[in-house]
Amino acid sequence: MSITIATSNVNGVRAAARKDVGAWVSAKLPDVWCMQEVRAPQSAIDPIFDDFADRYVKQGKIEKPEDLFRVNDICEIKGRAGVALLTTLPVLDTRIGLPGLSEPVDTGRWIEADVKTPDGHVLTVICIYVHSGMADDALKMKQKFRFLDTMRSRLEDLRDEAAHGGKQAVLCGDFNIAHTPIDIKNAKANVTHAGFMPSERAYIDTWLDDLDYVDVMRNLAGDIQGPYTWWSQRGRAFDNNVGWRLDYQFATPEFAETAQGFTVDKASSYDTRWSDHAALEITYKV
Amino acid sequence: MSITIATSNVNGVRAAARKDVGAWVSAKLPDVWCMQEVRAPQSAIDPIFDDFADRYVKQGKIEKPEDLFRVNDICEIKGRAGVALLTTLPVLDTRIGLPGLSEPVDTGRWIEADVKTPDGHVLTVICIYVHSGMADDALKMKQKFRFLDTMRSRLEDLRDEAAHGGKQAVLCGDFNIAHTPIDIKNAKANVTHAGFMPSERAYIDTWLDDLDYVDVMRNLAGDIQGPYTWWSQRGRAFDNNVGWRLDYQFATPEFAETAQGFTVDKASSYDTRWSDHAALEITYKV
DNA sequence: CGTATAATG
DNA sequence: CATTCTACG
Repeated sequence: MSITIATSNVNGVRAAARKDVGAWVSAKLPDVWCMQEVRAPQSAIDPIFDDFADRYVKQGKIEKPEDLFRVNDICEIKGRAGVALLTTLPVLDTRIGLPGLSEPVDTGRWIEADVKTPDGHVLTVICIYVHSGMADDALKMKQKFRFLDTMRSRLEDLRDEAAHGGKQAVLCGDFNIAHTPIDIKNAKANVTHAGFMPSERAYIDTWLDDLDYVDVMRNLAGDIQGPYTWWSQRGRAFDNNVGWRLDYQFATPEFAETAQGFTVDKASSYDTRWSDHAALEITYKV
Repeated sequence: MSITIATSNVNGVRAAARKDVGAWVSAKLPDVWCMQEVRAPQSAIDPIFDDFADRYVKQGKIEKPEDLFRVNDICEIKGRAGVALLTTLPVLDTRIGLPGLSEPVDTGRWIEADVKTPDGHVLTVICIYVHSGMADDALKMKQKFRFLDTMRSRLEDLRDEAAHGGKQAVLCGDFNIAHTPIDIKNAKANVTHAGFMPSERAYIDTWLDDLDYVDVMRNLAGDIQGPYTWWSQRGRAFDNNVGWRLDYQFATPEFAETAQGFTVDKASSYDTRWSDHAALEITYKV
């Protein structure tokens, strides 16, 4: 059996809905879908997710709308951030928020769900939206680094649990950091820009080198340039593929081993581009 | 000879341009056009007015774009108010601002232009945008009444000059007051709403009764219900003709005498509705 | 450049 | 309910 886990920054789920993200849903029907930048109140989210569930039913993926489990975390600052996790898998537990942070600016950025995979194992899926940061805004960079620092201890705990025969984990989301020069079109020009500063890139190094997480897509693709998952809306960045890889799935080693293949959905986003990010879908054998 | 003077609240000249106000311009080519709620900086206004001038040339109304005289008054509060006056007639003088008021909230609401009519007389055309007001906002109502109070002395001066054989005057604009029950669909329900409160309506009474201005359109149309010049964007107000008459041309008696006919352009605004107000065009024999 | 909110009308 | 502005990304 295999499952597909998708992660996508939707850049406003209402705007995405207007741009027919529904067609993408009907085509992909991911078993787990982690969504970032929902940027909507619950009253706007509910009918949109209802539509998504209807599509799962219509395509025969589930029997009834309630079989699509939904959980979302709304940012306390209206119109900002916001994450959601939708899954057709049985959900054993959910946890909202990054432990250790509770300020408004840190809300709407972290959901954990323990799901049961077809082979009977429990997998912790985490939907993450890291602060974007701005190089010339000290407060924003401080918030980003504090978030990344706080993440560290949670990732350690998850790693420890996985290493000792417990739940495996997969971290899905928009981390707002391009890891290495192959993860960004114009590395040299961007070393001083938020998202590619050495101090930020070092966090991903530690996740991989110290905590043994695997950058699943990179492992599958090898050391090629790209693929990117985000293109600025300014100028012709998308058309010229002037992109960044900001969206990842980092998995504990045992789960990472089961990865079969991936899609970075630039093609589908070409047809009806419903976000400035492309979705990253990875299929796992479970 | 006759000239047509048009007044229209464009509700954002950029939005109006997107909705093809240009087609209306090409069809109407008013000799004088008073515009309210331009709501744009000069850099945005210029290319749009360039396009208008090109249309006057293309239709053979003028020889070269510069023959369309333009003057505009931008509100000091960005994106608010803003009035403009365009004319193919020779302009002898322009005066910006309502004398006696200079606070930011009172800017972008008053332009006077002395134009030479084909018969050789000088006519003062004033483009006016009165504060909208809000019944439950004391400050906004105070600003509206202060503006109306200040208008009074300027209107007196103009009246005196016209009465003593000097320049005639015509006041064109959005006065944000419906005068009498025939100027509003639902009079009873609106006596407590800004725009139809007795205290506001009394100002128009004094202009007509004490200062001898003529409500030119009403004089031509007689005591019929309507026509209205503004419909709320909420609900089906426009389709159900639940409107208000807020846009007027008030003229000194001698000039008012020359009025030949009028159009309240609800029909044209039906085709491609480019504002929540309809244009009021009046033809004068001069 | 595009998605949001907030103020205004 | 549409048009702006500002904040954010």
